[in-house]
Formats: sequence, structure tokens, C-alpha cells
Amino acid sequence: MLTIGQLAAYAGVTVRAVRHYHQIGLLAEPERDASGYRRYGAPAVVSLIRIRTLAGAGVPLSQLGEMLDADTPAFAEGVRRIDRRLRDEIERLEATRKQIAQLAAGDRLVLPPEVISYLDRLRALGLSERMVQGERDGWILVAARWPDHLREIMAGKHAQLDDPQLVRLYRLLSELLDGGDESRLVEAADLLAELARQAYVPDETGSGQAAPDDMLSGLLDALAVESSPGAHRLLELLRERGWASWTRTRPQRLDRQA
Amino acid sequence: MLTIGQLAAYAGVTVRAVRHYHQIGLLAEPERDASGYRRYGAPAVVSLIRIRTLAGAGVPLSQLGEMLDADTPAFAEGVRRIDRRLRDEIERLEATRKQIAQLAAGDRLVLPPEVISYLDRLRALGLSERMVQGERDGWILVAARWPDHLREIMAGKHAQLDDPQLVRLYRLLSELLDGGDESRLVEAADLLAELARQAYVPDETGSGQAAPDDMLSGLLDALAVESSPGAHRLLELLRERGWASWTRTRPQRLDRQA
DNA sequence: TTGCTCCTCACGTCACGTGAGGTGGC
DNA sequence: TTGCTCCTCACGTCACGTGAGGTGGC
Repeated sequence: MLTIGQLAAYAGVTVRAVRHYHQIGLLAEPERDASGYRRYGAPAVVSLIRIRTLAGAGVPLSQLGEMLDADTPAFAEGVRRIDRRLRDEIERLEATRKQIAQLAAGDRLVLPPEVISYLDRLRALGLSERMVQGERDGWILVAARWPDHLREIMAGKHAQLDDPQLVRLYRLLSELLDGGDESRLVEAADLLAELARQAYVPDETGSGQAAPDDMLSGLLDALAVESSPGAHRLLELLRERGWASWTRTRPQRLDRQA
Repeated sequence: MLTIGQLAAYAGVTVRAVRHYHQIGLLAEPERDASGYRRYGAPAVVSLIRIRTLAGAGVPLSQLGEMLDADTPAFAEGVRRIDRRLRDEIERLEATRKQIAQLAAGDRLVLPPEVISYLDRLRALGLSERMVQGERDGWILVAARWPDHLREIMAGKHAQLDDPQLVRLYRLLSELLDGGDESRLVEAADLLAELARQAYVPDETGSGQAAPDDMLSGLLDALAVESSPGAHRLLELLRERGWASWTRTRPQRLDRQA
């Protein structure tokens, strides 16, 4: 017969863990010897190993009792569910490995060269430093969240700068950020509405569905609205022109005014 | 600027988690707006994503602060350590998947056929039912702990039954379990010592180093000593014949008397 | 006799979850 | 006005860890 220490060592757990399983009723309390010590037989070892195997697979102890009591088909179904979760968890850890590697390779989140050159191009177009910093913040967020998609998204962004209408819009937004007057606001709103009307947007990122645009654009919009004084007014003007909500219909456009 | 809810949603965490990171000083408290609401900028998003990436890799929050503050080489070293742990964890989960599959495939720990046939052979040799049940318990333990090695170990065990000396030993131990007299004990001890002297043991399992023999034999010894009245006496007799400790020197032998 | 194992409370820990009770924004 | 978000305590949870104080086995 085994003491609790021998049992625990054999199953690779602590003595405290075994006592815990007794406490919550997962493992049956064995007989005691003359000194009040618990004495275990072979079946206890088997039970404990089954408990550890399932718990090691991530099954909560509270659900584990049911599984052990389940009949064969129910048990098999439980095993399938556990196996799916294990596969998901392994996938998650593989993805985490890549992310961690990116953290190290990216020299602690300095932006990749394609973003740097993009920002340089914006500067060369005469946009204000404030506008460029807003852009920079946005791209840091994208790089942190979707490092794998950054390259293709940037390719689209670079191509976009070849469109004179968009360049004009950027310049307007930049001036507005620096406190441009009402006439600029109206011009920007007209341009925005026109671009929206042309359905210019779908190809704008050059990446189609690559990035989860909704959340990102919502985020950047939120950052933009609070940081620029004219943003609320611009939104109003846009509404007058028939675009109830910029974020929902054309999320990529107003990101640019951060 | 972002509210705590937007920040949390973007990083894929709960609002409570963000507050928790503030509480323990992992994430800097941002400015508050007129209503006392926390307002976050882009850098907070980046910090939060880094925290989540590392925490998702299993780094304890208490160590995470150091990592974020570390300089580049120290950070790189930390990343390597994390990556090793991630690989280990993935390996562990893969192994767990196999174990779980065994649990289901083994129809809830019914013994595999090669063990059943082995036990049948023991019965055919005239061993008592008590002896066979002891063997059964032992093999259940082996099957639960080293399912992958069971097949090769059993092959060795089957071969072993072709040795008349070992069969003789088994019969003696079986009789002793059922209350055999002193003369049987002496005979068994002589036979054990002789088998040990012949260095018969190293090939006994037929599997070399396949199973972690020490722990298993220690366990089975413990189960055996308590369950059979003659075990202590047999150990004494064995000591008289120059075998100070059966478990240490020839662990495979006395397993058989369970 | 010393050191190790065992026993039972019972509080601590880690990373949040979950109301409790109240205020602010659309 | 209603519903949703935000705020601060503060207790709860999960799976044990960790002494506290005492007894038993070699």
C-alpha cells in the first residue's frame, strides 16, 4: 500500500494537489492506517493519473468529475471536445511564438522601413508634422496588431499617393489639423463626398479584406475626432452630403486626418 | 482619444484586465477627461498589445514589467527563454493529445490484449488468482503511466515465461501469497539470489531502458510488501544471501510477488 | 534523538470575474 | 428618459502554495 507521498510522486503531482482532489471530491478518500495516514492501492494511482491527464489538457476540475463518471459515448464526445481545444491552444501558442519573434526582430517596435518611407513621402508632399505624427501613431497600431499584413497594406498606401485627389485631400486635412478655416472644411467635405461617390474606396488599401478594417478604422477615428478641433464639424458637413456615418460606409478615408 | 472600453476591445482583453494592469503598475495610468474617464492615446494601445502578447506566452505579470523595461540584449535573451518555454508547452500539449486519445481508444482503461493474454498464461501456469490480480494491478499502472512502452515491455515478459527458473519462482511466490510455509520462503529466497547472481536480470524486461524502472518497481514493491504477509521475511532472507536491497540492485525481480 | 513524512486548519496567491452602488454620455 | 459606458471599492474564484502547530515512522 502507498502513502500519499508515494502516490503523488508516481503521478508527478504534489501531495497538496492530491489532498485538494480529495477535498473537492474528485478522488475518493482511501482507508487510513493505524496512525491516521492515508493508504492507497493501485486503483487510486490509475484514478489520479486520469485526473492529471485530463487536467493537464485544460479541463477544469469542476467539469472533470462529470467526465470520469460519463458512459463510453459521452466520454468519447468529451474527448473529442478536449482534443479540439488542445489543437486550438497549440495553434494559439504557435502564433504567439511568431508574435514574440516579431517583438524581438522589430527591435522593440520601431516601424519597418516601408512605413518610414511612406511617412517621408507624406512630409515631402508638404503635410504638417502634426499630421505625419498622427499617421505614425496609426501605423504603429497596425504594426502592433497585424504585423503580418503590414507589408501588403503599405504597398496599397504607397500606390494611393499617386492619386492627385487623395493627395489634395491629405493636404486639406493637414491644414485643418493646424487650424485651417471654414472654407477648407467645406472643400475637404466636398472632396470626401466625391471620393465616396466614386466608390473609390474598395481598392484604396490595395489589400481587400486583409485587415479587420472596422475595428481599426473605428479606433483611429476615435483618436482623430478627439485630437482635431475640426473633426466634428467635418462629420456634420459630410452628413449634409448624404454620408450618415463615415466609419461604417467608408472606414479608410477619415483615418487620414489623425 | 480612446475610452478604456475601446482600448480593451482593440487589444482583445476585458476592461477589468486593463484596470488590473493599471493597479499593479504594468500599464501607466493615462490622463482623465472632465468626467474622470481614462483617455488613451496610441502608445497605450501598443503597450497593452505588448503586455498581452507576453502574457499570452505564459510570462507571469510580475516578471513582465522587467521585460518591458529591459534593454535590447536583455530583452532578446528574455524572448529566447520564452520561446523555449513555448516550445516545451506545445510539446507537452501534443503529448497530452496522444494520452487523451489513449484514454478514449483504451475503452476507459481496460487492459490491452497482450496483457490479458499474459495474465491468462500466468493462470495456465497454475498461479493463484490473488497473484494474478496483483499482476493485473501492476500492469494497469504501467499501462496508465507508459502506454507507449507497454507493447515492448509485454514482449519481454512473454519471453520470460519460457524460462523454467522464473516460472518456478512465480509458482513459489504465488503459494507464499496464499499462505505457504517457511520452507517455501527459503526456497524462493535461494532462487531469487541465484537468479540475481546469474545476472539474469538486465535482459528480463526485454526492453532495456524503456521504462523508468526505479519509480515503478519502488511503487510495486511498496504495494507488495504491505499486501503479502511473507514479504518482509523474504526480504530478510534475501539480505542474508547478500542482497542488501532488492529494489536498488535488481528492481524487476520482486515486482512479481504483488 | 534527528530528520523526514504525515495530519488538519487556514490564510495567501495569481489574474482577473463579478456584483454593489453611483455618475456621465447619446 | 432609457440604455450603455464609465468610476471605485471589495469580495469571489480557481487550483493549489505555504506556513502553523502537532504527531508518527526509521
